[in-house]
Amino acid sequence: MKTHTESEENYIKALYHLGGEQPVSNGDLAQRVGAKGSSVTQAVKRLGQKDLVNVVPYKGVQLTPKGIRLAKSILRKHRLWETFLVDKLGFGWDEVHPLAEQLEHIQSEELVDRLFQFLGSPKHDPHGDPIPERDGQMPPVLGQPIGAFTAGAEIRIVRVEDAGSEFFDQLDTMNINLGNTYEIRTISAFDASVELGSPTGSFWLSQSMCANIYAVQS
Amino acid sequence: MKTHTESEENYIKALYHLGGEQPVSNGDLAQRVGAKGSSVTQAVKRLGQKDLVNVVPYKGVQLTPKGIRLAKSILRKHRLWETFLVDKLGFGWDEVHPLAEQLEHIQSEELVDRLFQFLGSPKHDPHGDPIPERDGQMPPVLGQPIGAFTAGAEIRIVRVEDAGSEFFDQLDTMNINLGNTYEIRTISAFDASVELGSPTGSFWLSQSMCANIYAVQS
DNA sequence: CTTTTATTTTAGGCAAAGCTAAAAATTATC
DNA sequence: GATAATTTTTAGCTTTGCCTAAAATAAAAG
Repeated sequence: MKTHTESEENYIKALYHLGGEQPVSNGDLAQRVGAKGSSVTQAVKRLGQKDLVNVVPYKGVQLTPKGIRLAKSILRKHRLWETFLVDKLGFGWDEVHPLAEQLEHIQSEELVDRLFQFLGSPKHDPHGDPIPERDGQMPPVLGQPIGAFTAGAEIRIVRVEDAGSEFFDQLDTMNINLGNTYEIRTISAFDASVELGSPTGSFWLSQSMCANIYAVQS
Repeated sequence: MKTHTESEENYIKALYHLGGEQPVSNGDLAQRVGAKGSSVTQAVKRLGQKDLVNVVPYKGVQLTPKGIRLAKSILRKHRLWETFLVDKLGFGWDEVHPLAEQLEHIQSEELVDRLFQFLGSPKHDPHGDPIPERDGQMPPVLGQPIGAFTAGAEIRIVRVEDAGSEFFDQLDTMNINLGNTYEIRTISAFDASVELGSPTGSFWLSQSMCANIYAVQS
């Protein structure tokens, strides 16, 4: 089992995030990792030599199966650590991302396995995103955007998009958390905002909020 | 709050380990960090520019107050992570060192504080070594070597030296753990080995084992 | 189907961090 | 106190990983 630098792992992660198994352009990758195009050209050349990506000059970069395996293992670590930080240490879900970006580079299969167990073999992280299994399998991506339901439906929040800290702040001030259940009261035909009802009252969610909150019928 | 590279932190840690506040020779430092002398000369020059050490060429390197603060904060993280790994994840005390060496470089005051709380504000790590406080204060270094007691004493194991994996294996096979209590039955005048007694029987410990096991009267 | 614009790659630099081999300084020995 | 042995530093090279500026290629516009 080879070991990789943090920079390499960051490129792999970015590639997986941007394109999954599909090719990604130099520019997009540069933007994502926060480097200049020329640095990216070099970096992906190195990754190519390690058989983690296929590079077609001027065309794009694509993860190899080996690269995809690595990407998933990093994502697994990232999401397990986020779960740890929220569930065990009491961090807010808006605070954990930068910390998990450091922790995801810790190298130890054993540690990951034990952490996974310690956390109760979770399938989803504190945002509701699926945690890749040990073997690379992905648990289902949960829920549909709130706007996709019809008035009268009973729903349970199961996932939120990472739409920036202001979004998370808004969730916090509105006291919206994973697991909360609501009734869909109204869906505005004018601006696609939604009225949610709970035992304690009702409130309106803007279209942009709704687009980043996912739920299932309950 | 500035941020340091892992390499820098490793040098600081090594300096603290070898000399504490006292100066350390280039050679000793090189040995400890596993680099050549020439690399060390460069490295300490960099550290000097950051005001973490004072360098007197050909004479030695010494931590500054700032360097000592950093060293203690790294040690604090190291020992807290070791505690986490043993207490929460069930690692053996012989396995945790290399992992903690990775985890100790994670940068976040908040994380350290929360981890500390989560672990129940421990004063000592799984080996019984003191965990530096937030403000740099050091809890007491516990116990005396087993050979320092007199026959008849009731003792409790409170600390073990990190004397390599074979030592830890031996502790494991003899089922010796922190917190265990014994009676000192005999101290050999011939080879300084010691006979310990417990409710379930008695056994002998070699002089070298004793030298690395620390206890208090109980 | 050229020309302009945008993207990507090359070329050349820089800093961190390691190395080896040679020079300089210190310490030990006679 | 002069010489030998050890330690430390300098000098010069390597790799990773980033940068800027210039050249090359691809895409868009006329």
